[in-house]
Amino acid sequence: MSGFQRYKKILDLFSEERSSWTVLEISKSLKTPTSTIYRIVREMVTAEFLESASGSYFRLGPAFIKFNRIINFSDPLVRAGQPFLKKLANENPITSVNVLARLYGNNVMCVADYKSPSFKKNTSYQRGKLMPLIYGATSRAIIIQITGKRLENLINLENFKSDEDKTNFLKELKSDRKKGYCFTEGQVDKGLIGFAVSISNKKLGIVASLSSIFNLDDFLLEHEPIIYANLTTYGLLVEKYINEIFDDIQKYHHETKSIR
Amino acid sequence: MSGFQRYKKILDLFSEERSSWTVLEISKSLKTPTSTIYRIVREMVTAEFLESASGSYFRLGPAFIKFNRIINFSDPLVRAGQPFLKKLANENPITSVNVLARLYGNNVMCVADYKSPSFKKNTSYQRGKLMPLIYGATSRAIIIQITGKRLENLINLENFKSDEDKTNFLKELKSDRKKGYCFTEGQVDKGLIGFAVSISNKKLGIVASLSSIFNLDDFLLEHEPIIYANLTTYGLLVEKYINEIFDDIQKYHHETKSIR
DNA sequence: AATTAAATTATCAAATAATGATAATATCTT
DNA sequence: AAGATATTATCATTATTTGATAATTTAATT
Repeated sequence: MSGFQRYKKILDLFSEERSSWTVLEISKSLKTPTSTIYRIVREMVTAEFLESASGSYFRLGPAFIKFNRIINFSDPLVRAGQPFLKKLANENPITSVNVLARLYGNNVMCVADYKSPSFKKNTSYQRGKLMPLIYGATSRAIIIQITGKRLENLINLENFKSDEDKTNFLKELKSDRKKGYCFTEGQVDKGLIGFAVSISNKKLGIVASLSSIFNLDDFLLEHEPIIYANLTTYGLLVEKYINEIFDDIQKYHHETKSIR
Repeated sequence: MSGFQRYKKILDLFSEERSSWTVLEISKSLKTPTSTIYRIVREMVTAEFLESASGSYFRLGPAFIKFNRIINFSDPLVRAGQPFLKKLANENPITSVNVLARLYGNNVMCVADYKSPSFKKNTSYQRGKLMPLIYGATSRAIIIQITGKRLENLINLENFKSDEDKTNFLKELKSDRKKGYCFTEGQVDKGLIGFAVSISNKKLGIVASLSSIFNLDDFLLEHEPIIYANLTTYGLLVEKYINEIFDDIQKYHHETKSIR
């Protein structure tokens, strides 16, 4: 354990399911002496990346809230896409969850979401949530943008039930890439269906998707064209805004550079 | 520069105003050779705490979104308070911004906020935003909970305009502590007024506040009793829920411990 | 397509920091 | 107030970071 890994390994223990740990537990889990863990934890508490809770437990610290906010106000994808999610929800013919997602390591992460107030079910689509790479339209519209060696590497990390499943997946990937949009049914949450389009910006290295998730029970075939029309329109709008934001950033950096 | 500081110093460069940096810029700013910064930045990119953007710029990475989400779903204060903010907004007699805030290092940080849809002005009260310690009711209701040496240290870090200002502040602090609630006018944003009550939980180490912010123009004296009644009621409710969540956590840890 | 500039990675000896076993305090519990 | 648990301090040993420089890759320009 060295470098940033040393800290990351501790942070990675914290999850929604298990959000507080004692030094002893961390020590056992990482097979590292308590004296070492105490030292590292203390450092991270000072930096507000951890904070001490009651009963000698520690939990994630407020630094994450702070930096998350900065991302919210500055990340081009979030900035460009966030404001459209509500509009998309309002224009969809039935109640929906609308999601901006992007590639995060070997997974897909939701970076913004808007649920219509009338949408009842709890869904897996919430900001910050990691989604499986090979299931759901949200992820599909992202992975169709990846090709060659990179795609191969990503796919090889996944556990398909069978070789047939894998070939099927690759086949669907190919056809969806041609179509330019994706549809899946019940792959992430039972009873839900998803529609998605790709969002990308080469210069900014953005590989993302915009998707709408509906209750299967609400869905009628006649809704389909409207759903696709909405997604395509807003997808293009988001890409346009990303470009504008990119230009702003360029300009800003140019200015601050010439001042010096 | 050693330990976690090494990484933190780089992260601390990133702000809402300046959200992307090149290695060269970081290197100059921290007076550290580029080769060293390249190595550290690479580590943090691997860990997804930074990510490379276009034009050899780097920005904050998605790890913050992920951990922020975990906090959202697990932090007792956020979990307990978040759901009440909307209710509080709906029950307030005039349009409002409602905020949960807590002590963060030597500042106050907003950890959850809900703005009535009809509230027009942009305010400083947004989740993740650091607030000044000595201005605004939101902060006041927090700092009145602090006493003795700790208070002295915090106060000494602040720049008061004059010694008179300082004595006044301390006097107000004392009287607000007695009253149990706070009111300020235009201290953070011009044209806005704030009301706040304290939220605390000793066992969990929570030192926080619940506040409602209004447009001065909307405000009539007859609103005051309702505003205070709402804040007090919801403040107590939040504290009650924090306690319940605390008990849940206790129980959970007890179970997982006995399983082992 | 070739050339040049800029960005990024690799190398390695010297300097510095982390480790972990143990001892010393501090804090909480009963 | 005693006992248990949590946390900090110490320090010789071991391991890692540093930063100047060279090598390589990538992007920009001609």
